[in-house]
Amino acid sequence: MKSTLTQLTAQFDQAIVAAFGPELTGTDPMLEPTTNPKFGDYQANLAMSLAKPLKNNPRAIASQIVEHLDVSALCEPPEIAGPGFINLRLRTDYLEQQLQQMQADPRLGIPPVAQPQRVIVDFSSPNIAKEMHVGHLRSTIIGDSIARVQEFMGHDVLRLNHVGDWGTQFGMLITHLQEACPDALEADSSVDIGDLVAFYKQAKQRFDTDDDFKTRSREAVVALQAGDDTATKAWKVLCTQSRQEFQKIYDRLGITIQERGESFYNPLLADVVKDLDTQGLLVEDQGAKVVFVDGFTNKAGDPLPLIIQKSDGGYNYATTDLAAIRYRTQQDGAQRVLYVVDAGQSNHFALVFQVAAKAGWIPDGVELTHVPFGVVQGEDGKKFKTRSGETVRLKDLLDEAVSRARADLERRIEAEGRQESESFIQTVAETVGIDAVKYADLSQNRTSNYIFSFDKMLALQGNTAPYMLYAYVRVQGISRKGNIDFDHLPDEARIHLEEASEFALARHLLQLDEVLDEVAQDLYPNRLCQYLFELSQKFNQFYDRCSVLQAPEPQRTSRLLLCDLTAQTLKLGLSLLGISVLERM
RNA sequence: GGGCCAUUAGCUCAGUGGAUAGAGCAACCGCCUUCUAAGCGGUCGGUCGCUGGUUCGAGUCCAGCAUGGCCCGCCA
Repeated sequence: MKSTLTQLTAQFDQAIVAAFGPELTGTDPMLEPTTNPKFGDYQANLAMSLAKPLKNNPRAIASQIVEHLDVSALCEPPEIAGPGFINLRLRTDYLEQQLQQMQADPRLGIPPVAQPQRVIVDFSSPNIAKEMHVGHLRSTIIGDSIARVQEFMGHDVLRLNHVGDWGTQFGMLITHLQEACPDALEADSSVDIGDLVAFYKQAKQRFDTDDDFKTRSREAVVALQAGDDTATKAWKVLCTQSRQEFQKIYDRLGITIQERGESFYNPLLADVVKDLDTQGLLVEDQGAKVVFVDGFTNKAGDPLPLIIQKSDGGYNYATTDLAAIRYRTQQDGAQRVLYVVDAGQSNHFALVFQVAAKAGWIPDGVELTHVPFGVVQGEDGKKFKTRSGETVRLKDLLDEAVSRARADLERRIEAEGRQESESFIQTVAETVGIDAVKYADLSQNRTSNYIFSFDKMLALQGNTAPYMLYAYVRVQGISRKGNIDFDHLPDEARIHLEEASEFALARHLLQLDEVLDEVAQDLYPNRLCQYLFELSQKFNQFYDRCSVLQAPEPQRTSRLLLCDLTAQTLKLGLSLLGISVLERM
């Protein structure tokens, strides 16, 4: 299915050339959805911008364009309005025919991209031996959604979990494990070392208070880096246990991701340093090997370096990130690498990308993008914490969302005098709770800080997951009541638009392709949320004004098609946000 | 001291250089013999932080200022 915007753009290009000559080939017609439905469906704003170069008034330019513009297959005759807007209204038969094509297509009329790219989405990235907490929420949810959109567009997506599985903190963890839990290191042991957070805290406390322990920990780091068997075994035990805990969260959130932690790049780090050195970029500064980059200064106003190798010879995360860039572009063949990491690391990525560019490690056409997001804050506007001031564990956060969703559901079941099974309540509460957490996060512009509120995300009204799930459930209610099988509607079924609310719904449905293009390019899932919320609103208005099952034929079938297309669009759109729907709630 | 981000209705937030700046929540008023009212309609609510500039046109771009958040050498 050819998108409406593509077709219109092509027609405008021809008209512009016909009116003003071939030197204007490829001029952007500045087509966009109208700001107000009374202006039609699309407006072209280019006449105003051509006024100066063409030395003519915008309305005259607009009328010259319109004279040469042939959009009669799609639109009513164009109208010129205001200072020189060209307003286009799609023809009813065109709308109907487009909707029909969408409804019959599992991809809803959106073809995969012609040239798929290898896209890496780097997201989530918790630390081994620490539990996933609220700080991992946004990267995990936003990253998953971005990956889903790229996948749907037809790109070849590699989802990478750059877990923190290396570094100096492993010294104390290994030492503590060896001493507190030696059984775990037996040959085929699968001893559960219990609460990893408590374990981490114990190790940290000993490290801070016991000098002998500190010394043994430093030795353990050296042993681990040297590939010592015992240290390696201990490290693996810690990684395995953490991985199992992470997986529980990912399973619950419906997220797939491939682990490729920092340790993966260890063998490649020396080469990074060597290459930078060979190229003359490496400078020794206060005992460390660093690269100075342009445009960054520290507190004292001195040039800010990127530390590649510490004075003790160890590597740090900048080195790992550089090695990852090389591996991802060379071995993985990535053309686009998206780092879904909090905005606090903007500086770091700017430095790393600049060094990679200087070193010639970013091939032509390869795009490295930091996709930043703001911090999660409590309703007081401060950093989101528990009442006792602890970091909120992701598991607890999800549990609370689900239990609140369950309480709401039980209240309503009681109030409505319904009888529902425990398994129904369980499933609905889990889905609504998880969906609400995801949607609340995704529906906001990711770059701003995010004020976390259970009450708001679980609200039954407004721009929330429950509101949208309910719109979907309403369609399913129609099919249940009317015994409708949406997969087997008669071939001769046709969409005929009559009521204003049908037109509004129809026009909105046809904008799906434009929204997805935009989200795939600009990586703002909140635009998709906005689209789906508006779709739900328009569906509810239609539902309110137009009866479906009681309508006479052929109106009844036409409306059934509209309902089905709405449900399919909601389901697809929500799935690209990582949100699952319910048949009943 | 420097850098990045933010500042839009009482609150939480959308807003792609275009026409009269929008939602949701809260408040108030209506609508269930009809496909789930978890819905729909309506009312109220604005110096788009401030001052300049660019532009035919600025919430949007630029500069300065104010306020807030985050970051700034060997943690990641």
